[in-house]
Amino acid sequence: MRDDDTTTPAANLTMRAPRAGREAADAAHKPAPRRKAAIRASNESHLLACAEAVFAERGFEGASTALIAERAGLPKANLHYYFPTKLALYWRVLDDVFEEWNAAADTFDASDDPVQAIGGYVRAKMALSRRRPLGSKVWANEIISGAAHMQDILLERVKPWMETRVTLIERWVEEGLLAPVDPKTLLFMIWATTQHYADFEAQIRALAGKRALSAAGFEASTEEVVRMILRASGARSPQA
Amino acid sequence: MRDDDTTTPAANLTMRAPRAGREAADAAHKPAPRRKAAIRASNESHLLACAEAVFAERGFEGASTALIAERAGLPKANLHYYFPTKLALYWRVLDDVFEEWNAAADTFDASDDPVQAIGGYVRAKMALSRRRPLGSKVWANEIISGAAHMQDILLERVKPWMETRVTLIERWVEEGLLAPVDPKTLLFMIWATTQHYADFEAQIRALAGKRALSAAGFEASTEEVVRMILRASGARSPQA
DNA sequence: GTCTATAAGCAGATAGAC
DNA sequence: GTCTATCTGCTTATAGAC
Repeated sequence: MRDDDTTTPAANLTMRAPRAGREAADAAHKPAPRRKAAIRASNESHLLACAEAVFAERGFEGASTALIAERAGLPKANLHYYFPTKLALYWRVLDDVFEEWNAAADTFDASDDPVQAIGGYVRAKMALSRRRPLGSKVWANEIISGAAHMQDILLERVKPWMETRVTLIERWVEEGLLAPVDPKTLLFMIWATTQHYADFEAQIRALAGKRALSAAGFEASTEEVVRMILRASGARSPQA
Repeated sequence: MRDDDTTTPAANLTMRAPRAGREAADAAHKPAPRRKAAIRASNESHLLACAEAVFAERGFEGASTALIAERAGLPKANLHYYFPTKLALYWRVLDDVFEEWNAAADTFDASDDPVQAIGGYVRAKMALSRRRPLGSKVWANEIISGAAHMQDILLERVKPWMETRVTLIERWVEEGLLAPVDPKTLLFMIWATTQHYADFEAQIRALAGKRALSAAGFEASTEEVVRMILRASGARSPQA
């Protein structure tokens, strides 16, 4: 998923011949360890990308391993060779999505200036909604369904992150750099608004037209969201 | 769903005797038309309520008519007697949810004062998220999945509503009653933030605790969301 | 209007040849 | 590492007795 995504694994099927001639006879069945690892990595990441799309479209229960395998151009049995159960595959997708969320979350601490920190975080979240809307949809689906498979991530990783950011926002409020906002409400508004551009893509397309989701339209929306969030939080830069 | 919701249909099973004695013999199989209509209304609304919960939890593809019927305490065949297909049942649920959205949307026009109009609309949407989170989740699931079953509602009903509201917001901007906001971005932010309290209930519960979703906690969040949206839009009341 | 039984097909997962 | 065939159980929907 991270280093590969849209290429089909068809290439693998015609590239099994090893580099060394003496292994050519049984090469199709016993690829060198190096190549085996490469095939595994390629198929796994491709299956993960296809799974992300299917889970986004149909949710965990609605997704079928047959459809995921079909989109990946592989027999269903191969999917079960790489991922023993549908749930294991789903977990990998969720974990992958979380890692990117985590990277975007770092931008919150990029500055001591709330205008820079909050503005930068909103831009990072909007960029993520643009670049990987399917991942956001899988996350949303999981939460809507009750988040049964994400309690660990929420409690052990997201909650601690949120609590330190709550403290930071409270300090900014005390320093007069923010309006007296409730920190959690502010964070929820940021998440809700930025993820709306990924999760509700279909609604935005129907209501605002394709242009709104073009590169230029999205960039304009991003800056407008940044302005509105900054006004909502009453952020101002500290005096140098 | 509208006039009935949480009562089980068990009452029906023991109340089939008609009021008139002369019909007592075959009453169980041939209830009077009046009673038949009442039974139909009761079972339909109860099935709709259970369907809303299951579609919210598992999406359209993931939901099964067997589970919906089981929750309603009815044999699966009865569900198909009232709703010929799973899709027909789903449409009824979506339409029902839309009708309540529509009612909340009216509050936007309750005043010519943007502070009152926007604040009232946000409060109405928050109240809807609180009162009927499952409906909001079904809507969200449908949009995330591509909104294939909601193009009509979106294009013929939501879009026209939005366009008149965009005009209204633009007028307020011209009159200096709002900051120079992009109207659609403002509406998306309102929808995203208020619906977040329904759709992402499980995440809020995990991150902010049960107290945040108590009656008092929700009321406090509502007023904080109203304040933040009003600041984001730069709304001020017209001079009398 | 209710409900048992069943049809016809799809689900997740596995066996075992290659 | 690949893939066909298959097991078991669940899916939507219907038939037909009551």
